[in-house]
Amino acid sequence: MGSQDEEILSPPIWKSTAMKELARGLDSVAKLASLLQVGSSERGRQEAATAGLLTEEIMGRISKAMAALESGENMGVNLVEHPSSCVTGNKEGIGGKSKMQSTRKAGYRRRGSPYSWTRITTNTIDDGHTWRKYGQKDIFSAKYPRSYFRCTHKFDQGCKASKQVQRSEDDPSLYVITYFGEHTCVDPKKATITPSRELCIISFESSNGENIKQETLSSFPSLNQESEEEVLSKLTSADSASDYFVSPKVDIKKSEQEQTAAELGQERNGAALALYSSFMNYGMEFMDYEDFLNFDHDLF
DNA sequence: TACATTTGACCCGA
DNA sequence: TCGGGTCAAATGTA
Repeated sequence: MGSQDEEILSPPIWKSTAMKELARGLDSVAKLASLLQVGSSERGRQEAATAGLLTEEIMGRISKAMAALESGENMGVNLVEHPSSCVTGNKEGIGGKSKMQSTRKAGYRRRGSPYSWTRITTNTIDDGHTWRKYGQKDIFSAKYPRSYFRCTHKFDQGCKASKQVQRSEDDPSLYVITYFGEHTCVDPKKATITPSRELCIISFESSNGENIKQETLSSFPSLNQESEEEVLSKLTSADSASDYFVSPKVDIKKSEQEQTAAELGQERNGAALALYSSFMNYGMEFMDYEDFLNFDHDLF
């Protein structure tokens, strides 16, 4: 009740200012990332990959800073447990009411500010999880609608992970994907797939071609990815997915016809960067890139 | 038949 | 009051 409480509850001005600046920074880095994805020469591609890694890291850190500011938490990976969050995952008897009415009130609570992070891609690459779309909204002052996804296992396993996908206004070929929460689910379909295997798939697809890609398709629960991409392709209906496998920071041509050994090495490096990027995106910032290379040495 | 998507309504926080 | 996030019936698809 006292002024102290109010001070705690109402965000100070500096916080909103900081948030604005961070948001601008994030936007600028996103634009920079899109520019860096164009690399024609080998050298250019390698430099773009390195620069992309940096932009990805910057974006990740800005996102974390924003999340920390928002939640008042420290910079660690803290999944904020909202008192009511469990209620949404425990809907009162599905189909137990005729129309949406007041009973919904008890089971609904807007998400506050859980730990979140953003990734920007040119298409919606499979992130290894299965998602179900539960909504789409036209956002005020935004050119493109925002799609809402939750983990397929929200109800059967209580997984709280969700994500929002929105097409970038500046560059419609880019998707801004914001992840919320952490996957606590275990997908039986991919229970045997280890992270290194996922990464392997990325690496192989980028450097070789069809065969490996098929392996990818057989390994992943592709049906959800396909549907998700279809959904996203319909967001504005115009753009078609690129013919490239594009990691958040590295643009790698899928069918490179002539590859020298050096080129192959660079491609692997690019794939390693993409892989590392994935680790970053999943909140595994504890690992440096060098450590990561050592860790996954046999892959590259 | 089971599961995913669409879409309009509902609800909450700012 | 408004904008954004979520719900859930209707609909689509395999």
